[in-house]
Amino acid sequence: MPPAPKNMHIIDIAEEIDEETIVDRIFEAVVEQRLPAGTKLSEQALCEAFGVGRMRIRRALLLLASREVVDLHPNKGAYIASPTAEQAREIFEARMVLEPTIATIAAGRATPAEVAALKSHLEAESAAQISGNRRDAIRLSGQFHIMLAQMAGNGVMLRMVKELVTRTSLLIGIYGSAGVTNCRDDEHSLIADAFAAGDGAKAALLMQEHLEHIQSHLDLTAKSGGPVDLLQLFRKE
Amino acid sequence: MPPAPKNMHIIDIAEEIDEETIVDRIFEAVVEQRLPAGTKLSEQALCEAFGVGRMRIRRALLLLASREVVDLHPNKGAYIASPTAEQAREIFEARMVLEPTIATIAAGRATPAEVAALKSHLEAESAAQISGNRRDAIRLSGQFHIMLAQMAGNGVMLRMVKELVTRTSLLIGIYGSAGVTNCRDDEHSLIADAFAAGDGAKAALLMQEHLEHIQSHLDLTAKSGGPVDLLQLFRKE
DNA sequence: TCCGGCATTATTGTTAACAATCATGTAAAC
DNA sequence: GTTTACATGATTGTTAACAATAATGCCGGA
Repeated sequence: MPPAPKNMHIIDIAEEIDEETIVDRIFEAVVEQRLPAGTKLSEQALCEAFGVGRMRIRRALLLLASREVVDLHPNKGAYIASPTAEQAREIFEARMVLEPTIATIAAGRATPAEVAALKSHLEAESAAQISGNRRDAIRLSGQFHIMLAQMAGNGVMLRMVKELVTRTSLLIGIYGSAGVTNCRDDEHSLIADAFAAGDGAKAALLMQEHLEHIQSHLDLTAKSGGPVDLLQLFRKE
Repeated sequence: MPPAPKNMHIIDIAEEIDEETIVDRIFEAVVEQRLPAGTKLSEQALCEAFGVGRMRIRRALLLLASREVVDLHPNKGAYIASPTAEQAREIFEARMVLEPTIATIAAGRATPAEVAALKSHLEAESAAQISGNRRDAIRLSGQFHIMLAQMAGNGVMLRMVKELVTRTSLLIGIYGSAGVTNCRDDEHSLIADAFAAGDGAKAALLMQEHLEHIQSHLDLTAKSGGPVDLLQLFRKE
């Protein structure tokens, strides 16, 4: 084989990039709100961004669409999804069904190493929030929920939570108040305390309240579409 | 436009078939246990079965893999998934988190028309079971859970339940006792009664017990792979 | 008779060219 | 001056040919 691979692009070091990786990267970008709702994802742009062929990108977009993180408009392209108010309700309802129980399960299984990992995560989360590093703060905040799901030891529910957390980030971007990035991390701290104490019932209750707080900070009467509703905006009446 | 479309094949009446349709059809076939775990899904076979191009099939298989209903072995092909015992545990854990709450939500929202629909569904389910129509019985049995999720009015959780019900069918095929098709429909009747009475708490409790019963009828120590584990079977010891 | 290497075949994976659709800008007509 | 029609460009969707990998059967040799 020739010593130099075909793509000497900026990012990719040596290997061909997996489409799962592309999906994860876009999930991450959505969580960090670097890809706001309604953003067009042109195939060409993604091709050069990831240094892969069009087919790989196409498959990644299909996977993202199956998770409802992107909308696929036929012959028009792929856009970051803009969940409606009704979908917001469904997402939070699902989270409130899953995550309190997940917290309980995780609290009953956690090893000391995992408790320590969660604590150190909270420190990082707090540090990012204090230093005003919005991107890190928002990513770590979402990752808290994902860590709990990981510790619950259930791959099925972990996948669900990843999807719900990502879509929640879209919701905050659309319906969230301007100043508030998202939930304050002190609630995460309380949950982690109950978690460390092995108090599953308390962790569940706190998680429930936490999710209610996040939802209550959304104004679901606000704008729905990502890239401005021109039709509705410039109406006669 | 010309009066006769290009494909005058057996099944498709007039339209080009959607890949979502293909996914649904395969889901259905898995639920009915017409596609047992480990079955190879060759692209060519699926192409002529559905009368579509290879790309469409490929996309459908990718979607099925993202739902963990098929396994995609690189350069080897697509196979109906063979969930492990650990995955079985995760699937039932997830179902027991979701479905009791779903039953409660549905009981609080059900319209008289929906109650009637559920009753008539139960009759069909019972009829199929009495007449020994195994394929219908098994499909209607799974559909009962899906109907409840539909009535709960939450698209996110509906999608989750569809996936879990389908994978449960795989589990029953792998680990289930020979004679028992799956759960008896009388438990469904009890749930529907509580549902019709608007007793959400009771419906949740019955659903929980129902799922425990299904799980208890599995022998998770039994064979795991679908198409026989030749390597393990013909061991020296 | 049994085993290993080789060739053939079949199936999957990728690439590239082609077709179709949509968006945009220009010009002509009223 | 406004609007409609058309042409151009860009982007998506599809098809088909090609490459690569794995499976299978065959043959030669011990």
